[in-house]
Amino acid sequence: MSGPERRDSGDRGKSTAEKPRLDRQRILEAGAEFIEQFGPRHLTMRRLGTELGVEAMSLYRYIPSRENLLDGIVEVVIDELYKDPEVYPEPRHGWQDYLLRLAHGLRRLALAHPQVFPLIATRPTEAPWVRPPLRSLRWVESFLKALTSAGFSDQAAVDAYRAFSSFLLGHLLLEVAALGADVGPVDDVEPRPPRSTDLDDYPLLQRLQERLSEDRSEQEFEESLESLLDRLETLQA
Amino acid sequence: MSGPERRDSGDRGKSTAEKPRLDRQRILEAGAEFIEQFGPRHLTMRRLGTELGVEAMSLYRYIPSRENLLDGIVEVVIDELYKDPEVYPEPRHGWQDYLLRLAHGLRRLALAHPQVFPLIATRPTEAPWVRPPLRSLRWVESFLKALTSAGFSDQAAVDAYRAFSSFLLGHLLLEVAALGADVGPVDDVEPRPPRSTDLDDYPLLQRLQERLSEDRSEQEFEESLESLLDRLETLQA
DNA sequence: ATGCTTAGCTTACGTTGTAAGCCAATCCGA
DNA sequence: TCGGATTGGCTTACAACGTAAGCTAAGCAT
Repeated sequence: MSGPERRDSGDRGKSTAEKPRLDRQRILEAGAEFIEQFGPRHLTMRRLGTELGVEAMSLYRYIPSRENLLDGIVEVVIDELYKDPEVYPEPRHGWQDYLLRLAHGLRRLALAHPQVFPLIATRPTEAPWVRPPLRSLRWVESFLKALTSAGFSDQAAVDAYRAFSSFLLGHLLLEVAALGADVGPVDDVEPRPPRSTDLDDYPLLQRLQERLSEDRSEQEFEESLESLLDRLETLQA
Repeated sequence: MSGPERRDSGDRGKSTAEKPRLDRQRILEAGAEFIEQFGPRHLTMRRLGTELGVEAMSLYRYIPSRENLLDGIVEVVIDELYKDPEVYPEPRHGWQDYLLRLAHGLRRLALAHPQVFPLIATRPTEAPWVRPPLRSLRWVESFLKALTSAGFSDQAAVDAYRAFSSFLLGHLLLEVAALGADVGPVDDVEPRPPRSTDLDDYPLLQRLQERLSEDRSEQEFEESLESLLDRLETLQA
């Protein structure tokens, strides 16, 4: 601990100008990965630092605060929606097809990132009228364009956006929570011991416990989605 | 700061054996109130202590940890549902009436406690198959009983419970978030400056911004609820 | 050589949750 | 009446957190 050498500097030889080891994107990606592994509660600046082979304070050159870090992580993850080839940013086969693809894309996203999704769902958005989980301006614009140009009135398009948002939020949040994700973003929590609850006073729960534990997310999602689309149809011009 | 007097002890005279100043219930209620005022993020053991005129560590005689404190607060708040005279724990005028009352009761609860509701929505439940926001065993039992005795099959009742849960969760979470509640329980956040977003690239958002900012929660809630009940009707025997 | 910029490190501070132990007041059986 | 046990809140202490401030080595342009 006394020698003058600053770091063993990894690569041998001269020092092939290996550019900044850190940049915002790398940090955000590492953060997303970390959260996916350990849950948002365990993401601390120091731990993320060591994950990246760096001291905590080094992160602050690229990221102004932990809050901003979480925002960035959320952004990085939802941006994946653009890379999903099944989801078109513009409708191609009618608005129903567009909404179906969008919904399924978001569901894939949620299932691929169960620990990050609660953050997507619960972090403040960049404007009060932007609602999770479709929380990027680009997608909201895209959504509204799809509907209005399909004959929805302005009001109907807005209503549809809200109905769509709350449907997805409710369904996906519960679905990832059932996967055991830490759903409490600010204050999230450990998996929680199953606590062999005393069901003696609850005969129906006892009888239905097995059914209640079954996973029918897929069907439920499809059915609710279809029913929502049916309902939205009545809003059309 | 040297005198031997331990506390100015409030009340004059002897000290009318004013029993424990603290008890679990009192702490939980103070916690709920505190959160409603300042948001969950700002609830710390020390602050809650001073709020109660007591040192932080004193709380630990009644509450094992902060996590447990939050759980307790959630419990206290949802228990208010029992005090709502509009909501009957047993159906009285058919299952539709029961579900309507339940839904409206939960909505009133959410609107009365916008800062606590995100906790209700996102904190782990006591069994994996118990879903927020209807997260007490008693209510789940009551719900299932109402439906099965109205002719729903076991499976249909369970499906209904889930559909009902995700509907309420999505709607109410977005509604309280729009009220400016800290929706991030684990990591929640300051109100966030509206950030005068550049909408130059988003013509529709620009045109619809006013409509998007309008509050139509009431109607949306009613419409979605009705549509859900219509859908559930098809599940009946 | 000189000085500026870059990128990560060191140190330090105030705040957090909570473990451990202290101590006054009360209660209880003798 | 007493003297231990119990109760209920306090004090102290610690490790971990987010982050402000400043440092320093390396690379750059002059």
